[in-house]
Amino acid sequence: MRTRTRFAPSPTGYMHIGNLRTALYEYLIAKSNGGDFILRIEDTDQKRYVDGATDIIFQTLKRVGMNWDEGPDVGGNYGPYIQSERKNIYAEYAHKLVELGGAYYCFCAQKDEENLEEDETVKHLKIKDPCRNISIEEAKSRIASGEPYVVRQKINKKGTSTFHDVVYGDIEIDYDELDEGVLLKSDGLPTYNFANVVDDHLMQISHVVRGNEYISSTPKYNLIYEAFGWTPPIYVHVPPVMKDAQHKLSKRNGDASFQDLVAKGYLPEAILNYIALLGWNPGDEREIFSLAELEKIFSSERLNKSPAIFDITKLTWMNGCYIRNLTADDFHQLAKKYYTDIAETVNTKALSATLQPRIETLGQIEEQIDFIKKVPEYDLTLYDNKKMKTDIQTAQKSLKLVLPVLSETNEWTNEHLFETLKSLAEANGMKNGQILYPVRIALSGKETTPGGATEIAVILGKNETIKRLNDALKKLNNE
RNA sequence: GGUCCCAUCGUCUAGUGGUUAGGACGCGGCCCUCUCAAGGCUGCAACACGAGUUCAAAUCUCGUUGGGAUCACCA
Repeated sequence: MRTRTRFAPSPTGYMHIGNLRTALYEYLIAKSNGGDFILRIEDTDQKRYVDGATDIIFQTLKRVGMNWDEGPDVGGNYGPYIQSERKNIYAEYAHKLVELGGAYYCFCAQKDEENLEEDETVKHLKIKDPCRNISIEEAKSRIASGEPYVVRQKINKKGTSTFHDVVYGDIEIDYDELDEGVLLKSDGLPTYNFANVVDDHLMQISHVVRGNEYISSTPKYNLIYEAFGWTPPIYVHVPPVMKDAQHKLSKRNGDASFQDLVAKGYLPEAILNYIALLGWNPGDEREIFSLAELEKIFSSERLNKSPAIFDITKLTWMNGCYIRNLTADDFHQLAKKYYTDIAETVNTKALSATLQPRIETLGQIEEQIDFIKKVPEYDLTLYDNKKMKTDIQTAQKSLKLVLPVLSETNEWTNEHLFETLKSLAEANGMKNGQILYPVRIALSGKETTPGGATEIAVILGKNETIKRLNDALKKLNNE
C-alpha cells in the first residue's frame, strides 16, 4: 500500500510550532517512503474560523519547503480538500452509518454547561441517551418534519479495545470509557471525530499522525472504520511540544509561532531543523539536517514518547550555525534589510562580513550596528583598559599618531590598515592594542563592537573614519 | 475522580541486562585574538523513589511519587 499522510490543520489563524512539527513528521513519513503528502483544511467549526488562516498555512509550508502533492490549491484525485466543501459526503456517510447500526439520530437539546444539571435529556455522559432507542423510521419522520437532530455514534461493544500505535505500542482502552459523541452536528457539518475517519479513508491515508491527546478516542474511530468495513490506518501519535514541564506551547500563552520566530530573524530552515529534533533523533550524533536530508534518514521508529520542551536557546544556537553556513552573498542579502538608514554611507559588504559570525538571529543586527549611523554619547573612561594597557593619555597619543598616517592612506582595506597601524605601534614602541583599542573606541563609542578597529574603519570608509578620529581627539583634549 | 500515557544532566537526547552512562545546547575554564564573536581544547552536570527478577538492571516486573492527556454539536 502506498504511503499517504495528511496534514489537516484547522484554519484558526496561526501556525504554532507543535503543528508545524506534526506536519513535518507527516511529510517525512510520506517522503521517506516515496509516498504522498496531502494537505486538507479542517474548517468544520465556523466559530473558530479565521479569515486568512489558510494562507498562513500555505505560506508556512511553502516557506520551509514542505510541498504537498494534493491539496485545496493543487487539487488531486480525492478532493475537495476543504472539509466545508465535503458536507454532502459526510451527510451521506452519516446516514449510512445509522443504517449500519454504528450511529443513531439524536434529538436532545444542545448541551449547555450552565444548565446541564437541570436538563435531564442531555445527561449523556456515561448514561445511555434516550434517543438511541428511537426507531429509524420514527427518527426519519421527525427529521422530515424539520426537527433539529444530530447523528451520534452508537457504542454497543463491551470489554476492551486494543490498537497498535507506532510510537506508543499496544494500547488498551475499555469500551465503557468511550462516550457516544456527536458525529454530525445540527448544522449539518461533521465533527472531527467523523470527518477525519471519512476523509482519511476516502483519501486513502495510510498513516495518521496526530497529537497524543487523540489516543483515548482512537477506539471510537476504529469502531467507525469497523462499522463501514474499512481498514483503519497506521496510527502515529506524537507527544506534545511543551513551553515548560507543565504547559503545552500554545497561542493562548502568547508563545512564539513560526511567523513570530521568522520575524525575529530565525531562518525557516533552522526552525525546521530544530523542531525535527524535538522528539526525534537520527540515532547518531548529527544534528544539522536539511529537509532533503531528513527525507532520506527519517524513521518513525525513532520518534519519542515523552513531551519535549521547546528551548529557544538551542534554537538560537542552531540558527547561528545556519547563519554562519550561509555564503557571504546569501547572508548579505538577508542582512541588507536591516541596513536601511546606513546603506548609502557605509561599506555594507564589509559590515555583513563582520556581522555574519557574530549574530545568531538576524534580529540581533540592529543592536550590533547602532554605532554606525552615529557615535553614541560615551564616557572617556572607555579608553581605560587594563589589559590593553590604555588610558586617556595613551589614547590621545595614539590618535595623534594615527590621524596623519591614515589621512595619507589610500588603500582602504582591512589587511593594509591593520599592517599600517601595527607598524605604527612598533615604530613608537607601543603595543598593538595601545593603538588599535583607542581607535576602535573613537570610531564606535562602544565597549564592544562587531569587528576591530580596522574592520570598522573599512566599514565606515575613509572620510567618516578620519572625521570620527578628529572628533574623538577633540573630545579627549577638552577633557 | 475514572481511564490512558509518560519519567536519563537545567534543556534536547543516545542507551533495549555487563558502558568510566555518550553527544548537543547552556554554564565555567584555557588557547587563539585589534574589543566582541567565531574556532579549538577542557570542566561541572542525569538514570524520580522503593521493592523484586538476575551472577549482573538506566535497561525486565510490580508498587510509590511526580507530570501530562482525556471524559464538548473544538479539533
